[in-house]
Amino acid sequence: MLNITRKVEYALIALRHMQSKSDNTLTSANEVAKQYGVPRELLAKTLQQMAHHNILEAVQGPTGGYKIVAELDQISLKDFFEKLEGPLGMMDCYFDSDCVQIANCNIRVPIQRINNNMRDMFSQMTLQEVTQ
Amino acid sequence: MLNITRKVEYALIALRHMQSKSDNTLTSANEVAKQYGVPRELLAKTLQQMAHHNILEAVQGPTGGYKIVAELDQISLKDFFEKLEGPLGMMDCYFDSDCVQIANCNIRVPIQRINNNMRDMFSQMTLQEVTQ
DNA sequence: TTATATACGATAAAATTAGTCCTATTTAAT
DNA sequence: ATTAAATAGGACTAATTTTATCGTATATAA
Ligand code: FES
Ligand code: FES
Repeated sequence: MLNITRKVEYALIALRHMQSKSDNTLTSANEVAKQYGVPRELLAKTLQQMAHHNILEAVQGPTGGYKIVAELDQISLKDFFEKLEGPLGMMDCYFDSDCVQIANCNIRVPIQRINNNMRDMFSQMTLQEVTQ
Repeated sequence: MLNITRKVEYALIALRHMQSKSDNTLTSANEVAKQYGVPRELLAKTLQQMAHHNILEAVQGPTGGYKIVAELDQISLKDFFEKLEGPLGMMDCYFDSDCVQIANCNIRVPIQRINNNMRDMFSQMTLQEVTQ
């Protein structure tokens, strides 16, 4: 319960790996996949997603790869999670709200309270703290 | 991401419902299932589980049901979640530790840090705060 | 021209979660 | 005694979500 997804896990592995290298060197999906025993395709998609969100920059062609371009201490863990996995919450009733139970539901407000606590917590942690 | 399970959701609905009633009245699974449009069987199992953990007391036979016997302000949300769903963590590597990647994994420590923050947060919230 | 990389949509497989079914037992009410 | 309504709990099925793979296109260095 309350697990992070593989996608986030692979993203963190890759970021951490990149941070341990010099700033201008590129890291390919292959390199990370091989070194950490992670599925290449899925990792690649995740890297692409991070590039799309301007956390990484992608360079195509052979000798290509990715490098970190964002200031990781400016990105909250909450934002990071949401970039990769969408809205962060313990229940979905508050985002799409097509929940049919919403009329006679007695826990919407209390759960929202937990939610806010959790979002606050992840808002206060930065990506840098995790990958450094 | 980081969603709670239906089981926990149903448990909270039931607890909240019970708290709105006088202390000695019993609440049956049927009553809650009907009122909140929740699957009876699954709810029943959840109530049984809470009874097993001495949060509720069960009374058998017709006119039977459940009532709250624990001090809800003495039960942390962390304990509650773990009673219902088992160990609370963003990755399982830290509990069973049969993870084959553990040798060349570069995010075990950082994730554990996030984990601790999350566990701390849920340790500080009580069930009472949520169901009151 | 070739090889190796990113890009990305589509699909398949696996795992988890959610829900149902069935039978047994308890016990109040008739 | 019998019935009906409740808990108890194992086994199973269905649904959903997550995870992984496949296939094809494009970019580009060698
Ligand atoms: S279950 Fe959707 S609002 Fe409570
Ligand atoms: S993936 Fe299991 S220890 Fe990192």
